[in-house]
Amino acid sequence: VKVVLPPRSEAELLERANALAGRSLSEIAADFGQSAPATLHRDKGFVGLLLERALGATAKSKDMPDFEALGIELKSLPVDARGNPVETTFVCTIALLDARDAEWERSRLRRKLARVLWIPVLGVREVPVPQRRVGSPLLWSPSAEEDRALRWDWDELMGVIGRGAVDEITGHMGKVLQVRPKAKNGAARRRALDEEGCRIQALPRGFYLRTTFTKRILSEHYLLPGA
DNA sequence: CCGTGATCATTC
DNA sequence: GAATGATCACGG
Repeated sequence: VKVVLPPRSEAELLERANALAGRSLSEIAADFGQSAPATLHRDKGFVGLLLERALGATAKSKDMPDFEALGIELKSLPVDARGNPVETTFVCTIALLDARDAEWERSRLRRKLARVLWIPVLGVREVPVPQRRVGSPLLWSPSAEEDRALRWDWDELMGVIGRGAVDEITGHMGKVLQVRPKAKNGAARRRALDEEGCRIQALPRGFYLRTTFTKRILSEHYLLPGA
């Protein structure tokens, strides 16, 4: 069974990621003595965790970049046959109690997105998981324009949370970002503040990137096959 | 409990 | 069909 150590450089990471392109999930899983599940119903994180293993990511579930030494975050991105993202992309959870004091420059969202290795993976339900193939990687940092767009939404959404109105937020808000539930289930609760500054229990939330945003990232950096 | 990895399933 | 809100598994 193969063991992949952390990459020592960006070049080495990209080399490994390029070597995955075109391979199926079952082939990659087999390298590690695993088999790909028939469905992701009970294994929603399977693709992301497999790519972490195949590329030597280190941070696991810590609040750190996946490749700690390189400061690079890994994101698998489910796409359709034309290369268009089919799901939003989870970025990070939101510390509801700290929203008032949070600053964009040092925000968790900005740190997470500072440098991302995107790996498109076929993510349509018609194709069995084991047969789904991995696409070409893209090492990305936000352009000045993208950074501004992210900041605009972050400021608005964190502003709402900071003034104690987290429960007024819906997935409709934000042009490139969304705030949506990120929880065990609808009954999960986390400490938050209401508009009077009193402690309340709120549904845990996370930031997600809209598919229109990730689609733009992909299309700006390489032409999509068949598109 | 809170973080990570996300996709599912119902609604629009 | 796309998007929002709900949900699943696992690590520390």
